[in-house]
Amino acid sequence: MTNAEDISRFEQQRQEKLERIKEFGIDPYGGRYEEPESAVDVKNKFREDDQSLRAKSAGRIVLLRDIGKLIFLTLRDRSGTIQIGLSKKLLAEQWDIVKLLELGDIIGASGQLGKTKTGEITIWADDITLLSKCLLQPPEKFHGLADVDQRYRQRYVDLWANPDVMERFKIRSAIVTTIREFLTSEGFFEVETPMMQTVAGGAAAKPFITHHNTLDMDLFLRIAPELFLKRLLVGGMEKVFEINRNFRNEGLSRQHNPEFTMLELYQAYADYNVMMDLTEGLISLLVEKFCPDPKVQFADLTIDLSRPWRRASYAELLKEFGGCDIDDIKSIRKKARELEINESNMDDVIVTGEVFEATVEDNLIDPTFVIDYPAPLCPLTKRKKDNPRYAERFELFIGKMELANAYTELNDPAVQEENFRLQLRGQEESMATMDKDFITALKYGMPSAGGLGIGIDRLVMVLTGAASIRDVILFPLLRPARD
RNA sequence: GGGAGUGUAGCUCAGUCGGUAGAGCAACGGCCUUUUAAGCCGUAGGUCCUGGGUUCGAGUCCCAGCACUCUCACCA
Repeated sequence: MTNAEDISRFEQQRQEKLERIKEFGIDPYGGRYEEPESAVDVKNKFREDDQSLRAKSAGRIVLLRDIGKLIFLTLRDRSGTIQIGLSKKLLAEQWDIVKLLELGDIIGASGQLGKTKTGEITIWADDITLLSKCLLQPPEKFHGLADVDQRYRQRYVDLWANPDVMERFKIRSAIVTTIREFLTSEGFFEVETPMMQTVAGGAAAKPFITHHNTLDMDLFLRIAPELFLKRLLVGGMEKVFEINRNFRNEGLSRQHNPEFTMLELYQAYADYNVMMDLTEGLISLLVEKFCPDPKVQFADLTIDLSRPWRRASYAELLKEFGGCDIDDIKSIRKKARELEINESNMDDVIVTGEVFEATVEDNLIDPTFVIDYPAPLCPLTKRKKDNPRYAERFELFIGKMELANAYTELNDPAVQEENFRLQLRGQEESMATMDKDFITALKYGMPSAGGLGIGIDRLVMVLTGAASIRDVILFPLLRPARD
């Protein structure tokens, strides 16, 4: 790019136009342009009975129709598009410069607001300001940018070449804002906890490792904020939440990006039933606000997000879709062999988990709370009082994806320490270590609490019908492009 | 990491049986004061992802590599 030989013919042509613009004494990169109105506002203020109104817009030229002494531009800004009419009569003095405008340039235009013969609201410009010259050829106007790779690598082009992409990220932003407003109005307190941790806890996942030079120590990018947020429960923050990134050093897929955004919240004196109501209420609020129809299209699925959502126990679903009784380990192992799961070296509870994943999860299309997981799968969860083999935990599935995970938080330091020990057994080769300070915190006394985690990216996928997590993350991780 | 697919002009895509590379849009030149993916006439534009191989001859067939997509594995 920096090499003269590498500059394309198109870029050279545009560069030459830029030089000609400079010769007219015009700064091709503009500066402050005062108070442009949004395209939508301009269209809204148009009145058939008042042709004297003026309007002022700024944006990128996405379409250009040159009729000779008359040019129509379609300008795109944050709100939409507005047509600008440029006539030689009105712009006689600027006409040489007007003729140099091309697709992709960012301009400001002001003039009288009117309508064309065909009824398009148009700013008939009597003044044009070049605000930024576009030196590279924009994508094709009709099909937009379609190459998936390039769309992710050059999101800055994708966003204005494909309006539905912009729209999706606007909705994502509005979803996050709504979640914040909802939680804040419910009395939750927003915090930020460490992204760089000396012990990567709160989940079972491979962490990324980084290094602090001055302290000469390795640090982990967090895999979950859980253990820090619970420390805040100990500190007396009774309703607390964080919306932030987690990092997991694992494979990529349509549902997995190495960094992803998680909402985690904790509420003292609550339990997982309270979390279930909160989850259903919060997501339903978002559905109401952002989905025109509670029946949404997601990939090849139609999902009905209407309430109430099904609540079914782990054992019940295993029976329904796997055909196995959770207490009949022989039949579960038989089923595992049918599913070609190599069960011989697995613990009972692991085999059960595998069979559950293989038989149940693909059937969980409409929102389903899977409740009461086998306790050994839940080291941070309080067990059920009436049946300690199970833990007070649920996962919410929508569209075959795990969207949320919640439980009644374990607050007994002795049980927690024992669970950590069991979890670490046989994982000596992994990075996992005991978070002793967390045990210390629990010893000071943590109120019993409900805790909830919601994967924001996946939630946005469902609410906006995006089949891939890469479509809801502005800059998903890719290998670097070759030169 | 395994399997399948894709990679051709700036962009979106064709390219038959192996025989000198095609279209639309964009660009460049010309005409045009009410267009809507404006229109009409003309011009130019190619490392067919990269490197090998087979062949008289490869965009096309074979091998290897790279990137992306899907899928499986991994994944509380």
